[in-house]
Amino acid sequence: MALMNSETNPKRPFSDVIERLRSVGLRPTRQRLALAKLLFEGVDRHITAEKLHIEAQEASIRVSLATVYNTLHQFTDVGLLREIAVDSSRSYFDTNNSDHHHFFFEESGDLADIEDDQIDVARLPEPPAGTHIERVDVVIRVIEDK
Amino acid sequence: MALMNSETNPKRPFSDVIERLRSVGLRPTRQRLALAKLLFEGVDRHITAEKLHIEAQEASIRVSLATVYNTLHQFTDVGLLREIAVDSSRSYFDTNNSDHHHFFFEESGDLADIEDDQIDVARLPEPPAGTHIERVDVVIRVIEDK
DNA sequence: GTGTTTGCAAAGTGTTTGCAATTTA
DNA sequence: TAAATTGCAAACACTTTGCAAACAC
Repeated sequence: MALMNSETNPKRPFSDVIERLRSVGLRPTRQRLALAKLLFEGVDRHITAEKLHIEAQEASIRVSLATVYNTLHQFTDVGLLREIAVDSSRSYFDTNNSDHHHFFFEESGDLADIEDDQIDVARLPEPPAGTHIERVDVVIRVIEDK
Repeated sequence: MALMNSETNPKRPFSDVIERLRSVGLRPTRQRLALAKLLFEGVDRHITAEKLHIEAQEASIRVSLATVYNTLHQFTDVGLLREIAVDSSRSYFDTNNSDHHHFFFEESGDLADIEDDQIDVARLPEPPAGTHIERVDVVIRVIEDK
């Protein structure tokens, strides 16, 4: 069965995903394992709950949309994912949680990473009294040439 | 009547608001005038449709929520407002459409301006082929010290 | 066995839309 | 009076929730 094939990506065998979930205090259930495999195997990605749900169904993984939402939030809470705000109508989740920024394609709604060393954000202002900086997000909004 | 008092802010008398709307091709209706006054008189602000609707009601301005949404989008289309994406569950509109960035207070959902000269965003990466940069948004997310 | 997780359907929230009535030019 | 605008209620898209059944340890 597809679910038991842990050798697709030799860098992250099945047992690693189990360990990864365990280490953040999440039980490695069938649904969480399958979603983690979709999310973390292969290249970094930017995805919405709806899209991940469709991908799961295409991969014959039975999981409800509610569980996809719950799982995305749980993964975000424990730092496996990062939520990105670019579009007020949808939540995007990013499997790359290193320091980086984004191109946002207004027309398609797609995102692309900008590695941290490709941009300089310098001379940050002091955060308002009583607060501290949690994160700095740079979004470069691009549109297609006409 | 409150609506006819154009002298609250001497810098933008009533007739200016009318002209401002006309010049962007929007008929100066009662609703648009009243919302424009709430939005553009006084200091720059960051507001959601829901909040503006409540403000309007508090000011005894009869306007439906649908019209508030329509008006905010029309004002955005003609460049009187800018939409800011910081929270995937709500749309924020900014009456300051000069070049600037934002602090976002995660807990309260409030926004504060960061003037353009208070931050350096340098060495922007090339936009992907076939696209051009429409805007660069920097959001500094802050949380309260514990 | 005990506590956790899941799926479902229902409810919730923010937003948009269709259309008749009203207003503007 | 012709065209634009409004308000209402219904529809919508996305997301969360309550709770019984299924599962993990």
